[in-house]
Amino acid sequence: MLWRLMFKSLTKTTFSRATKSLSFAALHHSASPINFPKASEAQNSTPLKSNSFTSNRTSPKTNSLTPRIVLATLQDCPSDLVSLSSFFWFAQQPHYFHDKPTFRHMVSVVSNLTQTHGTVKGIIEELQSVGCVTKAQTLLLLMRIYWCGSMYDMVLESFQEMSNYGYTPNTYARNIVIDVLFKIKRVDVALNVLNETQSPNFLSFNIAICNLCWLNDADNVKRVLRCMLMKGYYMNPETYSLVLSCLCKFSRLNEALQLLSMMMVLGVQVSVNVWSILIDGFCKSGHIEVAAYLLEKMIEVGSSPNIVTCTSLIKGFLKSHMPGKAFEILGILESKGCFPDLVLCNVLIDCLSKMGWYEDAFEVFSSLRERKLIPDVYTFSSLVSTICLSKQYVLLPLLTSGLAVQPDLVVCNGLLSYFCRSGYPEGTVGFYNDMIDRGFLPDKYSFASVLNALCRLGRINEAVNVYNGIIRTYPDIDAHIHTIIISGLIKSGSFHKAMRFFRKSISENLPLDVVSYNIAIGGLTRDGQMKEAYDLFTQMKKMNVAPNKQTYNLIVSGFCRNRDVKMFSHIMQEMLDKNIGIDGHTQKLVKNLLRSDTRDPHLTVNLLFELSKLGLFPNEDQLLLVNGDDDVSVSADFSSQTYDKLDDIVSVG
DNA sequence: ATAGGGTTAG
Repeated sequence: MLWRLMFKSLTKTTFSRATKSLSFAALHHSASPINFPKASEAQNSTPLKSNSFTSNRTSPKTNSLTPRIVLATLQDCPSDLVSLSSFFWFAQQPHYFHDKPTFRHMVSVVSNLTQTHGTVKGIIEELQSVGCVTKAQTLLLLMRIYWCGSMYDMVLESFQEMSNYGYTPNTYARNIVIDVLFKIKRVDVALNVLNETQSPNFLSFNIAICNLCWLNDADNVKRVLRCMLMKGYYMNPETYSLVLSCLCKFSRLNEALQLLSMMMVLGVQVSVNVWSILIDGFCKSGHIEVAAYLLEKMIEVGSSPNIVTCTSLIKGFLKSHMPGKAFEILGILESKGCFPDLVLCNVLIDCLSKMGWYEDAFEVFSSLRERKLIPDVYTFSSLVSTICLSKQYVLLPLLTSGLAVQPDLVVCNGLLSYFCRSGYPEGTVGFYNDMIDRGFLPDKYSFASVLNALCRLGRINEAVNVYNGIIRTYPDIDAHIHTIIISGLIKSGSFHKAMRFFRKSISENLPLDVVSYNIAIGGLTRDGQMKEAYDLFTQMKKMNVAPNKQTYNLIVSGFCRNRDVKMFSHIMQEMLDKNIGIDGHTQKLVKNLLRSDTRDPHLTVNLLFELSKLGLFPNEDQLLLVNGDDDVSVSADFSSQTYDKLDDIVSVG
């Protein structure tokens, strides 16, 4: 109902009134702490008004301590210092361990204290002045608070203070330092600390392995793994999963397979989730055949694929244009009495629509109700994308009426793009402002849409201003954003400005990709500036941006239009070498040049000659047959018609 | 109960 309201009318006032009822507001409260009962309300409350708790007082009944009472008490402390010393006191109670929310609360307490007192030593002295005795445990807890708050320099400082106070940091403290050193990318130092740790435990290795996986440092992962095994720590199934998923995440699939072999050789039970991780890894990198092979192997060793395994495979087969296989797996799944869950339905909606099977995607969406599945943000985003791809924009309010999904940033981004694509860029700008008002932190997707909308509205200067603001604030923005501005400038007729902008982007080493270059090259070729276009083409290769089919076709058709047979032939040779075909538009241009009634018969002969040197042979139906892509094919011989045509042309010449 | 599988931009 909320969404129906939203799309009923899109005038500014109704729009914002409608979105207010979207309960966006609730979204911002979801992260706030729930109101816990205060310690004073709880039975056997722990008296903490004074800081004399280190003295011999009546021991409170600690079995009544619960994290929520502790947190409430800490939140209630009159000062940060009291809060911190209370936190230490609680930690000393037998069998009591602080939970994550409490640590998170202490992060703000301790960062205040750090601001006030400057150093860890300063805080310790302050604690001592109120009677809190410094122990190794105190410093370790401080380390853990800083660690929890990602205040890495302070973690290291606390660690240093441990030694200064004459304590020998235990393995736990060293593990934290190892993690922090990895997080600040001091890999060698981290590995040294690990090596010098007297009695490393399972976690020491686990932390190192996990971080190294994140840093894509598989060589060191192997080194640490070997070290771990030598120290007598056998990896547990979780560690195998961890390493495998890290390897798969970075597409190091051969190593993942090696690890699988190792597991099998060592007789480690290969769990369904390990198989799922591997299968998903191969699906994601497009090696569906290996994924299918793994599925066979898995079944062979007596493991049964579950819905997760199947979801990866179904997605993989659909993305590899093998719907038959995908539905086969879906059928097997259903025959086992296992029916699609929400994730699988979301995958189906997404994949089917990307294949152009919009009706089927909509049907999956409609089937959710009878499956008793409640659509979520993924469903919504996929559905918006389906509607955009199918260009059936009117369906959005129809399909989503009564759908009460709490929008997240991705949903909002989907809608931003929906407004623009459906021909309502004003909606994008309005919705964007509304999002910001409601506290959403826009990301690169949001920026992309709003810049695109401003360009389409002809508000190009505004777009450039917003763009400049974005790149000032977010230095690591990707190619999409730059491309939108370049394209916007070209489309608005500011061709030279666009080119200045593009060259400036190159000189500033901004991350331009093949699409950015294609937009610029397209602008230049349409303007007849083939020399400049070719320069950019050379430049992109120098910058290691591989030209794609579109780039080659832009260049080759540009030379064709400029009647530059030599360059045309040169590029065509390159395309043949790379097995890149020419598109319909280029074919048409070549066809025109090959017409016998051309005004320049010599050019035509030249072109035919060049084409024949390349092994390309025109015939009547399809004037150009090229080795390579689907829109062109190979011909081994000159057709007789070609000779006739050549005769015609020569005789005319 | 949990992992493992899902969405958005030029």
